[in-house]
Amino acid sequence: MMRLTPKQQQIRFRETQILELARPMIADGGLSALSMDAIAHELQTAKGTIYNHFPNKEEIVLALAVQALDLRLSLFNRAVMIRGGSRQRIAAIGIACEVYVDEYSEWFRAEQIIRHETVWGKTSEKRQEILNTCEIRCMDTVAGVIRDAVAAGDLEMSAAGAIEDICFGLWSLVYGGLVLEATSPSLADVGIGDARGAIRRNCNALLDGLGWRPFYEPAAYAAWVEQVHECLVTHVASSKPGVVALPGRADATARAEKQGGRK
Amino acid sequence: MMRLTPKQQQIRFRETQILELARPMIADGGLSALSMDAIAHELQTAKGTIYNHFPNKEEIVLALAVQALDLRLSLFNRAVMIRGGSRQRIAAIGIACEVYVDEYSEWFRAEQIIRHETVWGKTSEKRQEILNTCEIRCMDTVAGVIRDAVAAGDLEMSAAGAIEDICFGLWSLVYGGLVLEATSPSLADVGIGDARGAIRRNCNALLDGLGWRPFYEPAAYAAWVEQVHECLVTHVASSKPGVVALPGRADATARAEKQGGRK
DNA sequence: TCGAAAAATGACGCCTTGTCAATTTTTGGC
DNA sequence: GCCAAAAATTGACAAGGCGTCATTTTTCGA
Repeated sequence: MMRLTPKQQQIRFRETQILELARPMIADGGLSALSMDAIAHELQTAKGTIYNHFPNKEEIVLALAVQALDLRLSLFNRAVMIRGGSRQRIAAIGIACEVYVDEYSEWFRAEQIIRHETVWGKTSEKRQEILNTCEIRCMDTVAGVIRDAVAAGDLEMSAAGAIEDICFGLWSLVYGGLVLEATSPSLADVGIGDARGAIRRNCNALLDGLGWRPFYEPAAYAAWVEQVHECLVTHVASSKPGVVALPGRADATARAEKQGGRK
Repeated sequence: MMRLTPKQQQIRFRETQILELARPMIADGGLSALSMDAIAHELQTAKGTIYNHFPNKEEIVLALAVQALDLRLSLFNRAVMIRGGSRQRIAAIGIACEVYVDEYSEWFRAEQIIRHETVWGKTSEKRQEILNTCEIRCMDTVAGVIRDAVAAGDLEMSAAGAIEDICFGLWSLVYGGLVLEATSPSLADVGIGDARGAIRRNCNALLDGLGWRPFYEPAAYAAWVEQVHECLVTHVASSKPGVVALPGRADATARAEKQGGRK
């Protein structure tokens, strides 16, 4: 493998900087709050340079969404590694979703925004496929737990529907619940005080309804949530995403030089 | 109530025209595709006149979202009026959601878009409250069916959680599923061919898991879907929303029927 | 060291939204 | 029917954003 020249390192580093600057903009203002001019200004570079990295704003959102799915997948994989029965392992994935939304809320926003024909349609197929691959891998992780449950005899697949059906159901319930929690103007007004608790209880009811044993037991479940939550939050703290190491001091000098050399 | 002068009628009519023009724009391009200039041009008026009706683009989306919830509520109310057991009636609401998304997809988009802090934050409190009221009424319709089920002995409320919990669970599952169906780049790639069917099966599993009797029976359920679907589609065809008659007198009856509480 | 290739630049064209002073239309009292 | 006040309309304008591209600067391999 080729070593990176200083220039290439600089370019790579700038790419992470662009994404880091764009992330909060998108998170609290949507696509329209992502200003290419602002990023260029912040990075003390010309706008054209930013367009050298990403052909348009949408592509930046997609790049962030790919990061998002990577982070989620990492949490999923960690969650299913925790020792426990099949029912506990599927619950762990649900908890991973919660941790994901809480700890990586800015990435979650990017993931939501990329889900729009308008945005999606302006992005490159190349990166689209990367995202799809990530999504499939997330699904596969969930599907693996379901298959294990069937193999262990905790779940029968007769009338319940295909494995993908169950994945989709859990996905819908959790995703829908979290989106509603995050975006519904007045959940409290309609009587939902504890959205997270409601999502968890409903997930368990769904699993019960599918005949996934052992059935829901609040006390044992609460203890498991506690345990998994702690484990995952620790995992998050240790992985520190987005903070990419500086490419060494070469960058500082280059920057200082550039300051003087501007027209 | 005061009679409207011709001028006032003209203004009111223009308001419906603005919304009708805005609806498809928003539906297939999001907020950024809603062009005030285009609307003004299409209506052959000056842009300032449009701003006389709505202080900004976001307010137009909110107005459409209010229409959306009105339409949904109308479908919900129709659905629960169909004679049947509690389990059938709750299923009817689910079917109403499907019909809503299919028949009023443009409104559904507006409803999704208003769910963003950026958009919501720029709208007037007055209209926000109207929307909240509509949302609460929708929830109340669902909650009513649940209460009926408890009263009829089809459902026990012990460990299952509060009525609002169940509402929220169904809402999340259906909303999440429909949003994923509408916006997930490649559901087929992850193995979900029939999203609608998956949503239905999962809803039934959830209800089973809550202990809501009688339990899921595919054949009987399929027949019920057929029946309710037909009834609701007929209802949609007869109510012809969005096509507001010219401010003549013919409109009065339709409007009186549909308007529960505007102003 | 040199010349070709890669990267950076920033002014430019074209688009948007929302404002506001000036103008036209409507209304209501007589 | 008439007129003044109020309401509605108008469209030029300011502010700002995206994406382009001809030109300039930098990098890199031979």
